[in-house]
Amino acid sequence: MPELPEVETTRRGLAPHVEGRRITGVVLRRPDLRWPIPREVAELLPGQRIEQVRRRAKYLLLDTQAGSALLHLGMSGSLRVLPAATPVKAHDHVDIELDDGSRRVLRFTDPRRFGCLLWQPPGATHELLRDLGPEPLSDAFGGDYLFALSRGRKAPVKTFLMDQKIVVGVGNIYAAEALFEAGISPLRAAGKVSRDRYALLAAAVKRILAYAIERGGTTLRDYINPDGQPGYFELELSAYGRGGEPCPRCGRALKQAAIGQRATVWCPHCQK
DNA sequence: AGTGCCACCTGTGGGC
DNA sequence: TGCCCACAGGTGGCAC
Repeated sequence: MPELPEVETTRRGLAPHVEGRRITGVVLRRPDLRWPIPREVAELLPGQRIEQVRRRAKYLLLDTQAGSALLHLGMSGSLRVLPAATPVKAHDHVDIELDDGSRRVLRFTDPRRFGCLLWQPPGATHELLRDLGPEPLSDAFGGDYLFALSRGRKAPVKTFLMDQKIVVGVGNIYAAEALFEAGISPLRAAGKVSRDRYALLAAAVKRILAYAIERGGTTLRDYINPDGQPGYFELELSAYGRGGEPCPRCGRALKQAAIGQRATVWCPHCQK
């Protein structure tokens, strides 16, 4: 899936095509995503105008006066704006039809169905958004913040960094990249990383996420942005997916192992 | 409270 | 060519 840069790239690609448009209909072909799509989506969205497309963590929100559609792309989800006549393919679960004079639809596709489409009433905050940590690119996130929250934690720093209650948006790819850049072993207990090194890690997270957004996200297998274009960050990944290859810094073999059930790549020589 | 592990589901790529 | 297995960008929920 999409980590934060891919979701943000999706948001940016979508916004100009859907903001200000009125929804003329909602087609639910396969409502059994991670959770059932609630009835409000089909009952309240038609007739509404999409005022704004927002992102919080890896969630997207389509705001209307009646409430907000809350989307998560899971591991394999994508959103695209297409001509209404575009043939429907397998795993095209939802169409949100737009009246913009050119008959287009916002189509939600998700082969694995780990994603979701939920509903947030006006003024409410959905339960799933309630306990999320700060946005990594905001001033609320930084080295001192990580240092403070990590004291006493025995879990590996990589697991800690990927915990959305600590900070949102950092998934398996960017956690590996940020730890590589900061020179921190992903296996190190979160509570044993110094304040100075957390400053390096936070800076690496910010730099890498911002750069990945700028480059249109990372493409692995099937990620595409709403315009149907792949991201371009993959060729620039230093660690993720490069187990056994030479470390870009020291040339020794990168190691690969599972940490918290997720494949992790790092350089045992450069990352301590 | 923190941690580790499983589950959800489909597609793909590698090894045989 | 075909079969089988391992693995994939996430994260809620559970047992300890």
